[in-house]
Amino acid sequence: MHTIGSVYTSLLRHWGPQHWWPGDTPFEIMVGAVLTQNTAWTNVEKAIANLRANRALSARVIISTPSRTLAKWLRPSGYFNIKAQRLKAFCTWYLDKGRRARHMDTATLRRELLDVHGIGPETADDILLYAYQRPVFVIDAYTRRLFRRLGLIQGDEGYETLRALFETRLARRADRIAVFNEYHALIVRHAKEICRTKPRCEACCLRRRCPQYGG
DNA sequence: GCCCAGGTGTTTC
DNA sequence: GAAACACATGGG
Repeated sequence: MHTIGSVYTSLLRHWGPQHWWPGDTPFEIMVGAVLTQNTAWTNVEKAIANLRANRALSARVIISTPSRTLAKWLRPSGYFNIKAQRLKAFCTWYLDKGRRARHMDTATLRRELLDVHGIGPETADDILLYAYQRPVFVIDAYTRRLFRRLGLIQGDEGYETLRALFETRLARRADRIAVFNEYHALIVRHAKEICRTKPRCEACCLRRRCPQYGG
């Protein structure tokens, strides 16, 4: 019988610590969180490399760069026009409030992030957990599919419902920030690798459209 | 060519 | 409200 706690133990034993998020600085992690929306990470890496090559891994530079130019750099990450806007909106908030958010309580900081146009619950929680080291559990499409296939959730619950569920189940861990951090990273690692196996295993398949499990 | 990817905002019933 | 749609590149 699986539980949210036992699945974590299994994933950790199988894949080992992931030491997320890929990125050198908190700001780079935040940029990656916006760019990876519904996009393969390999494409995000190319876009971040473009920003770095143009010395644009900075909120000030991003804001002052013409949208056309910024979109050109973001091109490999897809949705480049939209993401150029979203990145600028985020950077405006970051310069205004994000740099001195250390003293802000997590609930307030989360609301602030959600008020930024283009930052939804998952992106906000990526930023909170991986850049600000706050104890929030990130729910993504992989999490829904994995735990639906394991029979632990329905899969169509609202974002906040699932976040509360995972946070409650893991609340008694000694260092829950570290656990939340590793757990989400392990889910992504598992999802990425398990579906690459050939022939594809229907029982553990985490594709969007699985013949056995559906969405 | 088809499917998929670490979502979000807008439009439409 | 929820369902459908737009946004877009690159890899398998």
